[in-house]
Amino acid sequence: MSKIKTKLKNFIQEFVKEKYGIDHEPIISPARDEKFGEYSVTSAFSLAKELRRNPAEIASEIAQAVSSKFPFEVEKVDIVKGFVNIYLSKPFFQNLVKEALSENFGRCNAGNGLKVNLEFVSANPTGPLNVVNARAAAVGDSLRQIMRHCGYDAWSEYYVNDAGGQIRALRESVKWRMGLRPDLPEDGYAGDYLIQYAERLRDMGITEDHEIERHIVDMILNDQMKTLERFRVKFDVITRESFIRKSKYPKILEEKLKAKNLIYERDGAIYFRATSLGDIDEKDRVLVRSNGEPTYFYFDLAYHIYKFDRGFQKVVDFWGPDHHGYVPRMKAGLKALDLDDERFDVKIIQQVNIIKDGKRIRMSKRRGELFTLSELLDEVNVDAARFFFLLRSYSSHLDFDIDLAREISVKNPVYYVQYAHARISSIMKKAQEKGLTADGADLELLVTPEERSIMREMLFFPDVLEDISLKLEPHPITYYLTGLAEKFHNYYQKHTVADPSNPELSAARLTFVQAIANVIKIGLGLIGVSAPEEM
RNA sequence: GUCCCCGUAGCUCAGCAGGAUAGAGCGGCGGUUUCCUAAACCGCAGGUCGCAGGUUCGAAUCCUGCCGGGGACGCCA
Repeated sequence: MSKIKTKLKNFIQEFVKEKYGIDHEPIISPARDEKFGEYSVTSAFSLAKELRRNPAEIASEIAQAVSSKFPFEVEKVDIVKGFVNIYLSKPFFQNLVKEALSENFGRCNAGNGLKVNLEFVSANPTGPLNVVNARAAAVGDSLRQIMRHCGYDAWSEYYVNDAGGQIRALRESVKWRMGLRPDLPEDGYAGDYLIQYAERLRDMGITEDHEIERHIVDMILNDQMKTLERFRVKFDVITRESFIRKSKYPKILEEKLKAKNLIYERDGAIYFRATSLGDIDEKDRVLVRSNGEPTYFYFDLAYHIYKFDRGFQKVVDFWGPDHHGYVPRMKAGLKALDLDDERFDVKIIQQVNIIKDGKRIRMSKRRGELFTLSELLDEVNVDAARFFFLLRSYSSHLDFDIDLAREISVKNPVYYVQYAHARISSIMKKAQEKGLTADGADLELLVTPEERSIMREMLFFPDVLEDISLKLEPHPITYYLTGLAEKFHNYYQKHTVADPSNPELSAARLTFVQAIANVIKIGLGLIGVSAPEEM
């Protein structure tokens, strides 16, 4: 949150407490229109009810208090129909432009160092990454960076399910591709991608089951990581299920559940008594099958104990749409371990439909029908793909039209934003050629409505980032950047920045556009998109 | 049957921690360049926010029901 917004909020809260004796959380939002100033406060409405007084009177009292408290920052405070509208001052904005020149612009301590674990992608090591994985990667990685910018200690984590039935199925499938068995097993993976791995395994002379398993998983995981790197996504931590299985955590889990009387045996299997938790709509789930083999759920719970054991105060999992039915189970399990919603959260990344040649492709790894992340990156550049995935909320289904993506080069709004940055770089270069410099700029010369409007937009940058961290939804940043770029393009059209006949004004404007470029660069950087000097 | 997501402009979607006149991109129509990048800018047209109730000073936003579309519901992972 911007410093001024924090100050305003804290002050109003204290003021209300002192004056009216009411605990009240003020809602301070960007004014919907420039003519209403920068920030609007709606406190008068809610207080009017409690105090049984006219909202206009209360608004006026708040307004007066605010304007006398912040003589430097606040130019005036207006009251319109009960809204308290705060207009910030010129000196304040001049100061803001200076701050916006720093690479730390937008940083704040909203997260207060909270240690957060973000687990995303976590694709099974049974094949290449698909487009939902790509979406999750774009979302998770951007969140990690934005949250760090907002003072969270955010870590990204990738979980590798390198054990269990699916790995057996993978091994048997690759053996079929190696010619070591006559047919593809029923639950096998039919995708062509296994052919190249089979060849490599054959060349390595590997035939033993255990060795095949180990190598195929490593090869696929390695390729996944390479693709993710190409997508500019790196993980802080990679955890393997096989590690969890061998660790102390399954035992710890068992003991904890036993101590709470939350497990029982039926038909030779061991169940988790989810129904006893009451408020979660969930049935009892198997932890250990009657054949003695623990379920995925069992190790997943153990894995989450491990996460919290590493000191994370909040753990967020981003899962694909096929896992949504699994959410209540995990929530119930973690609640049983006293880890409720405040500390453990699951977000579902909704499906991505690939449209190719005008029709939808149904994707199934097992059937071998895929559209992979690396194929996507062969067709669309990384900047465009990263930006594209953040153009809409991940909670909504996304139609990704490959044919459109191919020709998206000019239409994709990412270029619109990048172009603003490139244009500014060009201005700076040209200015230098003309002997103009930003040195010793007098920012008081920035008086046009367009300049004011852009400064106002800069003001909201930290607010947008904080909101993203809070809601764990990164897509508003693309809308923010597009809006800022739009305002710049408009400004560019109307006003000359580098004008040799007016070096003083040019210095001020050069400083100003540099600040704009910097905000764009920071914003794009946070979502893994480059800010080119030229286009 | 139970659960999840979606329904806002011709199309794809923002907005949904309730606030003031509902926005963007694309598409359509019409303009702008001897001038710092036209990958740009400006203007116009286009909406009963799926429907019906409810809560509220105030509802696209919250609640209930219904309709329509997509998806998930294993001793798979």
